[in-house]
Amino acid sequence: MPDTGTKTPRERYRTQVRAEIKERAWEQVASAGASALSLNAIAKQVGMSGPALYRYFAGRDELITELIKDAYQSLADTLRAASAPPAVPALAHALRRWALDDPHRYFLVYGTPVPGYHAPDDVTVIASQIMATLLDACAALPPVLHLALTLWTRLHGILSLELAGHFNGMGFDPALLFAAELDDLLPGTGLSMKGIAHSA
Amino acid sequence: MPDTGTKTPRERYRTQVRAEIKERAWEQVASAGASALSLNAIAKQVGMSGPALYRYFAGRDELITELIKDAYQSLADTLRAASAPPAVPALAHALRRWALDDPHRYFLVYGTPVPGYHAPDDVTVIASQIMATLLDACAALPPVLHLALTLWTRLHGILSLELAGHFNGMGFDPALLFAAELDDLLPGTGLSMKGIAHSA
DNA sequence: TGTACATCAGTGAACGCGCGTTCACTGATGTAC
DNA sequence: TGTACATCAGTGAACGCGCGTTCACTGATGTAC
Repeated sequence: MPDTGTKTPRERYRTQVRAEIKERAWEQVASAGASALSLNAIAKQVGMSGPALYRYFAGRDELITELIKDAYQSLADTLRAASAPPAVPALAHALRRWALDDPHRYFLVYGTPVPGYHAPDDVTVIASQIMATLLDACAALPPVLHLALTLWTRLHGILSLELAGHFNGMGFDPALLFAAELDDLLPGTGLSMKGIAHSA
Repeated sequence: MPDTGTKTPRERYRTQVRAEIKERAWEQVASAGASALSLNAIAKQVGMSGPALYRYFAGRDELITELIKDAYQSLADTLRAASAPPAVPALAHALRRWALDDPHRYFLVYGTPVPGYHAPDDVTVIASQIMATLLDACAALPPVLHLALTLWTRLHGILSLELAGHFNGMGFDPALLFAAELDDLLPGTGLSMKGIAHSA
């Protein structure tokens, strides 16, 4: 009967290995996308052989689900932290920073949906948390819902095209486009410049 | 020495089979995405066995490249046709219609980039044709480049989120959001309503 | 403290699968005389 | 018109690959007395 609060050495080891597996999984996602994620390859990197992973994850699907959930949660936390107190420009630049930090992680959340994959309920819950943060940030400016939605779609439009490389060779700085959209949404507040300074 | 203009029966047959292969390939892309495209499965659907496909395509990569090129070309043609004479709302609604008609085709062009895949030059050429059409449509309204870019990113933002199902269960019509963005970009022209009527 | 047992992380072999691709070959279609 | 040859679409077997996953097993770590 172990102390529920204290962790046994085995439990600590377990969570540590689990974390390392996920870390290697992220590296694979970052370099080749989620669909190329291979259990055997991960196992090799972690230094153990294939079947051992099944001590830590029920299978490939559970691992991917875990990554997606982590990505959502990370985004939700990042936005909430950046937007406390609620502030649209800070939120927007936190979003951009988060996207640029790891493009594949962004695509895991907002990219082309994986065929045949259905998000579990947890993810839906977190997704609405993100939306709630968005709404909070826009709360000062009516009509709230429409503004929040517009903010979301406009920023995503730029980010997804930027991350996918569709602006390459077009001779302009995507950051300026991003800033211009923010300015357009919040005319005259001057807040967007503050946001840019933040991200520099 | 065959007439260069007239096609021999064999040539006609060849192009016909090639077309059918591509058709089946599109069905696969539409149902499971590009990364799930399988030569053997296509061959089975066409009614011949795997290796036979190599009479028509050098390999899987060439087939995918062909599909991507076709998608780009189809979009370029659609936009050019819709925007003659140049008109932003018509172009926008043609884009939306084209996207909704076949979401996976849209994702093939603007979705998460396929890891390790590099677009051939042809595609880059067509991509700039699309951009040119966009610029034409915006030509009447300075500053042209910025408006065209903004149009592009805003519409893509809505479309990609809509197609990926991120608006599901949020209780509003994406078409209205789309129309609102158009209205915002072209204030007071009243043209966007015309565009909506077009797409209805 | 030491001994007996239970737990569980990790291994290695194996299964079945579908993939892209090659190769030697058959058989039908087209061409030349 | 018929005969001899060339072209080429399509087949079936095979190769090698890596995948996810299962299974019986070893060996170390932890627990109970």
